[in-house]
Amino acid sequence: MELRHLRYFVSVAEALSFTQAAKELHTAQPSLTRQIKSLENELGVQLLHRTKQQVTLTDEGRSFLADSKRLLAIAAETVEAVRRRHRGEVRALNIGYVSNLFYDLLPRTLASFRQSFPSISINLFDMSCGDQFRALDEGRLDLGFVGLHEPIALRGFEFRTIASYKTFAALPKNNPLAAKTRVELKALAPMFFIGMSEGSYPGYRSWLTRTCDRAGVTPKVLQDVDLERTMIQAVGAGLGVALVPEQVKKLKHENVVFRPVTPAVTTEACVAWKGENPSAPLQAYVEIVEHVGRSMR
Amino acid sequence: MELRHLRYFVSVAEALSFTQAAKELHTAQPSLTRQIKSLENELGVQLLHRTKQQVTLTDEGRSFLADSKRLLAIAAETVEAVRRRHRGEVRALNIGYVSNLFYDLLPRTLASFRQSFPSISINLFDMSCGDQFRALDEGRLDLGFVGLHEPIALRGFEFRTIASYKTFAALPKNNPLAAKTRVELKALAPMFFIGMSEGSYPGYRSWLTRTCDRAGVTPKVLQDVDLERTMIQAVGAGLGVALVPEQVKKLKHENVVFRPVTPAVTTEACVAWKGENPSAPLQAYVEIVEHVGRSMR
DNA sequence: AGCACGTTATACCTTTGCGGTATGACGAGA
DNA sequence: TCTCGTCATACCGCAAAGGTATAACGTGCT
Repeated sequence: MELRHLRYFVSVAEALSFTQAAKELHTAQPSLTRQIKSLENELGVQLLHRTKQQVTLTDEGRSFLADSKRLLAIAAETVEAVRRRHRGEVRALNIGYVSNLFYDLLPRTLASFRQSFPSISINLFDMSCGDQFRALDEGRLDLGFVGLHEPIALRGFEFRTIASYKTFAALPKNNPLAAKTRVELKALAPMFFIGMSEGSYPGYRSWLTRTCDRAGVTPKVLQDVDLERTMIQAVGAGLGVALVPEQVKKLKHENVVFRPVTPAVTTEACVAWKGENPSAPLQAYVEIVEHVGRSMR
Repeated sequence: MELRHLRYFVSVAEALSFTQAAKELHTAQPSLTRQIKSLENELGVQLLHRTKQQVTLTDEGRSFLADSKRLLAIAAETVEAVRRRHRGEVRALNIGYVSNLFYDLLPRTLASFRQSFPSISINLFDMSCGDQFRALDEGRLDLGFVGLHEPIALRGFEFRTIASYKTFAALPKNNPLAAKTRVELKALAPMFFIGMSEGSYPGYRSWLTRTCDRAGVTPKVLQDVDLERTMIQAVGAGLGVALVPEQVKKLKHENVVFRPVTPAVTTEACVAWKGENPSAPLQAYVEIVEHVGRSMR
């Protein structure tokens, strides 16, 4: 089956006439007859009822018509998209973010950007860091709020540090350390840690190791999870402790408390984009993000 | 551009080798070279970087690859769907409903159906009556909860009456009639009515006219709206009054009161499906709906 | 450096199959 | 019954896809 078959079928099905459709397509009627017949043959399904006098859609034909039109529309959109991308045109910025980490910073940047570029819309996608990396690579995202910069550099993306957050320890309420107002990193040494999986949050593990190393602690990671909320739930269930940036405090859980750690650890958060061909709006947006990030400290 | 081009491109892009891809596709390498070149030509975009030794994707190529795979997947799904439909196989029932009208009846039917047909899943689609008619016609829905039976019969669908609801008048709070516990239809004669548009709720207008006729009233329809909620908001804004089935009472609004009308009017609600080729599960589900509808009175 | 082996590109031939023309078969309406 | 319009069939020409042979070029091994 080729797109040509679909184009022909749509024409015939909408005109309900081979002759009519042939005129519209600037082709000859017998050709249409043959192509549609071969399409039906390949599908093993009759799409049209033909009498000598008129053509009507079968039940299957009607649903296939709808699907075909959709498919052709997507095909056209795909072609247009790759051409636009080639021309470097940007009429929308696709931006990925981790809702639980950037809920505070993101909204402030949007209004500011809209003022400068009112004609360019921003599409937001809530996805994990790992998904964002893949989407950036495939061109489905123009910019990602992806946290730690180590995995970014590793993949050859451009990036900029936009903010740094205090790091907190998430502890089960019944943990002895929860009684204190601050937690010494060293004191966490005997505990088990909950980590984020490499698939969804690349670099978390190595960041955790490095952070603990500075306090001379080697973290024992009990379990990896995919979502921030799952992490907090795991902590709440008493499975272990976790080190998280302060935004995660928003994810309240009855059995989890958050305590600042000593020595204080700050986590840097970055935005990342593809190096090649950075568009002016993207560049401007990054500036805005950086500026807003600074003004929040 | 044909699907063939996309199939070839995907193979080459994933193998990152023309020779390799040619083997997988059981074709000759020069043919691939030519086809891909003609694709790039038509798009006006270079998709691959070729050196004598290796092939790599360009930036545009990467995003086009993702789009192509998606497109091919949709094409395959389209073909499979029409074949399944031809064989009369049903592995899922697609059911449309108007959330504001059938929130009470629908959930009860689902559990019962699941018991009888555990292997058949039900996909629910919240859509207006008008959209449901179109979807039924195109085969995107198997069954629709579409209310009034007059527009159904008009379109040649099969249908069954499943319930009848009392009709209420929706009035602005400051309307003098709102003070009474019941409203005479005749008393509504001087007021303006809010109606549902033909596009989203076919038949509402003629139902309204017929209903009022019986009380010797000719409704003056001020405005048509698309959604139940919009209707209530319009009433709340003092634009007019409306006749609605009792479920709509759930859509509370601070400035709107609902009063039963005299003489009492009942509205019949129907499900509709396409006559041809009714599947056993569909038939069974309709029975269930009818049964549940009866037991609710 | 030179050779073997791999890659993609080019040239040329074969063959498929798409489109075009002519015409047949058939039904509707005058 | 005749005309007109419709879709189907038969046949032809040709564009274009596929196949074979080989060139052009890089890489890596000796």
